[in-house]
Order: sequence, then C-alpha cells, then structure tokens
Amino acid sequence: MEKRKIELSESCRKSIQGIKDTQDLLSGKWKAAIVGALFYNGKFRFMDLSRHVVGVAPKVLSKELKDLEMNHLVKRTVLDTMPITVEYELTSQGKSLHRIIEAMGEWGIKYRKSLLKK
Amino acid sequence: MEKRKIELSESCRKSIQGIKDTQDLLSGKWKAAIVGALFYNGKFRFMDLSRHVVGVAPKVLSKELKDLEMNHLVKRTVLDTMPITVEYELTSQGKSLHRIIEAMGEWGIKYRKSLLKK
DNA sequence: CAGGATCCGGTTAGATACTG
DNA sequence: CAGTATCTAACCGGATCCTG
Repeated sequence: MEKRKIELSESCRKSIQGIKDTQDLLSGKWKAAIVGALFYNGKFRFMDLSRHVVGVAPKVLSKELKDLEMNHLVKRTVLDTMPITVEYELTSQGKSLHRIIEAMGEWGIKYRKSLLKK
Repeated sequence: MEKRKIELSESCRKSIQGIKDTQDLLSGKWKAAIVGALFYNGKFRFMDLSRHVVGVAPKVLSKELKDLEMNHLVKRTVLDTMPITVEYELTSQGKSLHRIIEAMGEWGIKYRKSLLKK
C-alpha cells in the first residue's frame, strides 16, 4: 500500500518531467506548427515552409529550424542545385512526435469551434 | 483530383492552425506541466501544486494559473477555511487535453532515455 | 496559506533591409 | 533561393520580500 503510493507519485513525477522536457523542445510560438507542417507534408523547402506556417518571419523560422535540428527532430539537406535549395524534413525522432502533433491539431480545431458557439 | 488536392491542403492548414492555437494556450515553460500535475492528481492546493511542479516560483505559478483559468482550462475554488485555502482543478475542457498531456509525458520520458543511451 | 509588489536581466519575436 | 544583420519593444520568468 505504502509502496504502491510511492510508485504512483514517482511515475507521476516522471510524467511531469516528461511533459516539461517535451514542452521545452517545442517551446516558442512556432516550433510545434513547424513540426506539424513537416509532418503533414513530408519535405519542404525553406520558402514553402514559410508559406505554410503563416506569419513567421524568415529570421524566426531559421532560428526555430536550427533549434529543432540541434535536437535531432529535423533534418536539413542542402541540394546541389542552382541556385541552391534546402530541404527540411522530420527525422524519425521528429516523426515520433506524431501522436502529440495530431492530438494538438484536433484539440485546437475543436477548441476553436467551441469558442465560436458562444 | 484538383478538388481533392484543395481539400487536403485545406485540412492541413486547419490542423496547423489548431496546433498553433493549442500551443498558445499551453505556452510558456510551465503551463503544460501544471495541467499535467492537475491531470494526474485531480485537485491541488496552491502549495501542493508548487511542490509538484518543481522549481516554479509562486508569482509565476499564480500567473500561469490565471491564464489557464481565463481560458477555461482550470477552475479555481476558494474554500472557506481558516486560513483560507484554494483548490485548483481541471475543467472538463481542461481534462479534454488528456491525449496531448499523456502523449507529451510518454514522449518526454522516451526522449530522455534515448539521450542517456548516448 | 495564497498569493501580490517590486525589481531586473535575458530572451523572444517582429520589422526591415540586405547578401551570396 | 535561403537565409543573415540590425534594431527594438515586449514579454517571460527568476529572486526576494511582503501582506491579509
């Protein structure tokens, strides 16, 4: 019983830590949306991405992509074209976020609808 | 075919917007963790909450709770005790975040483990 | 106990312009 | 095309102390 209680709170503590870790990696106004765009479309060039993530400034997009790349969620590939083009895509690690991303998308859509009703 | 394509990109656009909306509501370093703590434990008093969300300063916790309350994700109840105590709990709207919260917790735990292997 | 008051430094993100 | 440079205002979040 006592043991049980400790285990429960221990697993809870771990979950909260996990939530925090995840939130840190997806911090800021744009990262989750960027991952979402890449998730739904596969590969994207910088310009296409900036068109799909509406409103993000190039400087900000560039910085967020670097962060995501550093954390191995996004892979950046420079293509040897003229002029050069760059492709961004999710790594397998990044793709493993799909449950979160899908849930966020669906929840956000429902939330917006529930606001309109009022 | 053309119709199909438009519908696809339309639903994608909506999903990205949903992701953004969700991320806005859970923005900042602590909100998701706070929701997680409330999710795993039900009700919490201010002090208990601050103990479970390790590291958060009272001022910050207070502000985040207000934000969450404003967006109808958290309900605040003042109990008529001496001295007064306050209980926080998720609203049904807040509880509906459970898929996101659970997924974030699980993903974060796995991510942390994958880091330790290296 | 549940916060508010104050102070503060760092980060964030936007606008605009520019480069290889 | 794929970013960088510069500037700036706003905000975030931490520390510390205080109050009903």
